[in-house]
Amino acid sequence: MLSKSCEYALKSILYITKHSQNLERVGAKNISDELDIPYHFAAKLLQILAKADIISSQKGPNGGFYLTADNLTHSLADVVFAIDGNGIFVDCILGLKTCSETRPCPLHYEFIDIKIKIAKVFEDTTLDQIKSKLLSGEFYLNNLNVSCQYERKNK
Amino acid sequence: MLSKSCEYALKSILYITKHSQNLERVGAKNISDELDIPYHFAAKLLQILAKADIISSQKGPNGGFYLTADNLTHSLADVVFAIDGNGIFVDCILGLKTCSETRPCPLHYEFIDIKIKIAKVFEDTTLDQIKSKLLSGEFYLNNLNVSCQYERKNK
DNA sequence: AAAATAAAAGACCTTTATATCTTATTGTAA
DNA sequence: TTACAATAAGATATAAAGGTCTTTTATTTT
Repeated sequence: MLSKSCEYALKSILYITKHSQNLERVGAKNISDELDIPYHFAAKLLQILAKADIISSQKGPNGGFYLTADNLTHSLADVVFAIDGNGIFVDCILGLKTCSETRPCPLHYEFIDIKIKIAKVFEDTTLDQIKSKLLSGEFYLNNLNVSCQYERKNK
Repeated sequence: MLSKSCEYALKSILYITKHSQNLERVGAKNISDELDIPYHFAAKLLQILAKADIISSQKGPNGGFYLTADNLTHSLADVVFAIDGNGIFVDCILGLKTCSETRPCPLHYEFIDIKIKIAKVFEDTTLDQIKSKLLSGEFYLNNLNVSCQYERKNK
């Protein structure tokens, strides 16, 4: 559905959103540890999001990633678009380049609805909206029991 | 959304369905040419579908792939499952292994609906049902103008 | 019935894309 | 001026996609 990059980017930005009280900063290391994302992979994705002005960053001691009031107006669709492009919203389910209303594949009309619905979820969800949801404690961004698996942690 | 393998497998079986009049046989070469799928890739996928009893095959001269009355009762979900597994129907959009009703991710409830709808389309579409749709000539399985692109053809 | 042939089945290899890791640089705050 | 943390380029590993070749099986044809 989404690439691993995009899953990681969404989880990362949601984690930052959850910790975005009065411009608090979150380090890539912190995100990587908490969400079980390879450190340098997370760092690269956060760079892309920062360059696209979807999140803000600050170098140096006590630096990290954070969200301004403006950043909080972005939707999750902006994140998906920055990492994976618009393929998930528009591509033919059978991968046909020239599939369209005038030359539809046998599943074209069935999937128009589904793709619109997927786009709607991402577009209608702004970071600001999702913030309280995250602070309620009823929703989770990581797997249960990760510490019980004897996996090597990145430095 | 779907892997390339799965896209190819679906297009292939739909092509066979379209040509499944009185047990007519279609060769892998034919499928590969018509749908622009690498020959040996198509052959491999057709093998998997034949082993799973989703399609039928016949070796030797005038052999090829075809559909019995029983084969025609299969749904597209059977094809997706045989090639990609059930991930598209059940996996968490953020890739969380332990995402569930009791430990939902922030997008869990939004995507339950979407995943059910996707499953419904594939499960509700049997080959038998889609056959007349394909024979109507209003739906297409390949791209327009492929012959205009100067691409190398497989032998 | 035997030989020739057509087409699927299967093992294995190469290429390409995605994901992950290494190392170095730059900017900022204390 | 030192330590911290983002930025950046590039290398390596892993997985997906695509390709080559051989074997098996069944149907023709002689």
